[in-house]
Amino acid sequence: MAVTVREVARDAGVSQATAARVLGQYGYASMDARRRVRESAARLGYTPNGVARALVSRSTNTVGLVVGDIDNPFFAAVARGLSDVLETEGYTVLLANADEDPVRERRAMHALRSRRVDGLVVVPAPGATVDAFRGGPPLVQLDRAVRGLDADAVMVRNAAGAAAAVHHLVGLGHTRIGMVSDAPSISSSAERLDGYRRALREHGLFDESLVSIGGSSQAEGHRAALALLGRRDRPSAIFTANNFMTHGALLAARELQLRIPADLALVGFDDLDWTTLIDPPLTVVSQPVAELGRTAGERLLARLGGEGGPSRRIRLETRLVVRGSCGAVA
Amino acid sequence: MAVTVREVARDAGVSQATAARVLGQYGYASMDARRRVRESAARLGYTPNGVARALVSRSTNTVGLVVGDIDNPFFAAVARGLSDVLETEGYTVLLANADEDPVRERRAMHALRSRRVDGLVVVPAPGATVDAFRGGPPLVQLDRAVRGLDADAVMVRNAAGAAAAVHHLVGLGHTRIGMVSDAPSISSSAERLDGYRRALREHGLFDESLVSIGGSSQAEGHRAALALLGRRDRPSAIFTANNFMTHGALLAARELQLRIPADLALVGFDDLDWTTLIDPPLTVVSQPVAELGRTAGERLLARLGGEGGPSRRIRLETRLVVRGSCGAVA
DNA sequence: GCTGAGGCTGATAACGCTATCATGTTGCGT
DNA sequence: ACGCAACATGATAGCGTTATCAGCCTCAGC
Repeated sequence: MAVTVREVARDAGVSQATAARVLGQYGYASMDARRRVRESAARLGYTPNGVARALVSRSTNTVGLVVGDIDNPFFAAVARGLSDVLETEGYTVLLANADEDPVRERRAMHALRSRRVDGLVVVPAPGATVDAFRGGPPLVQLDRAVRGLDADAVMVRNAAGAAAAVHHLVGLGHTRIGMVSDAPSISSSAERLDGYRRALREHGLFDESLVSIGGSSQAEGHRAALALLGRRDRPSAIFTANNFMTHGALLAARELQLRIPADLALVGFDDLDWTTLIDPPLTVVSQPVAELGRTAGERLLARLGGEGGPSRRIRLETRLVVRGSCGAVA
Repeated sequence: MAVTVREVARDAGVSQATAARVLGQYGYASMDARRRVRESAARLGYTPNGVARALVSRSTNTVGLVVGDIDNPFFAAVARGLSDVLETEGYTVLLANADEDPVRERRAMHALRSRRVDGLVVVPAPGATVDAFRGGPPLVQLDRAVRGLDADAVMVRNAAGAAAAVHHLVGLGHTRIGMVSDAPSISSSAERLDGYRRALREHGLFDESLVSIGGSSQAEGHRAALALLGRRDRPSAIFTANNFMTHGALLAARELQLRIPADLALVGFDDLDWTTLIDPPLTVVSQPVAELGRTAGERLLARLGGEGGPSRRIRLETRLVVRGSCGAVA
């Protein structure tokens, strides 16, 4: 593992410079030298030291990914899409969990930057501020955008997706539609909340008291859903803003013995493996998770390739997938 | 971002060596020099270049993780446990997906090794051979062990877990118990298969024709389950060997309109978020996924800390969680 | 006043690579 | 025979750290 160009050179009977030229494919080298160096390299099991190479080439071929928690299926899918795109270009992903905490996020950013990643893809933590991301390698924001941060961002049409969910429920005759939201300090949550509010206002059905705010965990979703559904005047339908909220709401509904969709219609945001496995299957606003990651990867590759110009915001489409939980289907 | 010790030194009016001593906390430096260097470093926003540091210190404070697919909740949980342990010690995780393919796994190993990770945690792909892992930094195998590879391994008691599932089903009166297994070229799958076989033999109930082998995907699990459950003489109960097989079997049962547990009792291996969300909730052999990752991290840290001695195999306990799908509970 | 021990500093050598430059060495045309 | 390309090769200068070493200054001790 510790075999260097110098050792290969000595073994092949040439100078370090010649061996380097052969292995690095540049400059001149006689056929004979080429053969001997290649042979020695193979026999000794030479593997170029990426660290040394990175030092001189000023590029580590590594990109950092900062997510809340890789154990969250949404982030896992995003990570997968991202690394698929990057790996084909020779990049490797350095992973960091920020636990939706700005402090841990800063630490993560520091760790990645000091390792001199060539680029960064970040799902900003709630409450993150611009200065945590300024000055560094090219950065792409994913799923959320930090206020005032001039960097590419890849997101879905959150407001439109939420509105689609609301319109669908209204179309089914619901007039009291609640929402279980994640913290509005997360831009995607704020947008979904906004889309929900606006859509209800269009129908003249908005009632702020039907909004329950949770945090980024299943337990929080559960708590927020219980608060909303435990009331006597509970809504007849709810829109849950992400998979934690959806999961929590399902647990709450079960505890309160609310039948879905008879007692409570439900539309969630973000599709998951198990949404077709439960009864009734969930109606959801599906977002292209893997593509979100892939697109972020492509955006980053473009910047790494030297693309200049103003920062871009890319919005991917969501899709309303109607199943049983909204009451539209038997 | 490109500020170096040299620049800090110039700014502070001292030599590079002195600035390095101050920032690196070694050797002598006058109070005055200390103050000036620290001040300059802060003002210029100096961040030590980890690449250069790694080159001389021969340690990147980075460990590689090779999994089949980070999008698989099992691997995601493992990754989370691992990075939790490693991050507190200042390590960062380089992630690589091998897609359960030995060729891609080799590529991943190469990418990680050339980046000079200090250690590796690997979930070996089916069909992986020793030579893919020999010679390199300390390595810990996770979930599976490669035949003939002398390296630490952290796994669960697969055979015992499978046997527990079987005994439970036998105890409920089942005499025809099938199994939907993943490829036996995966050691953990082979062990589960083995535990299943042995347990049934103990009861004199073993019938090889009730074993259906799939591959590492939900589609494969589905196919294998259909093959087994589509037969006229289908088993009255099945044991599914991992979450893909479980998911596939549930889909197959639904297609064949088999009620669970009335027509088909089911016990799966590995617990998941949604196992309590479906109806009936799933009875599973639960494995401590996050702890698997944490334990691997601790093992690796021990080796990185210089621990010698023969390679260790660590087996974590599984736990049979009885819910509704086996028919034991209403 | 001279010596030696600290305190403090700058110069300098790695780490393993990329890439250029100067120095040869051929072979060909004239 | 001479010159000039093109081919080959070794020496060498970084990249930004860590870490040692020699040298200088200051001051206590005799």
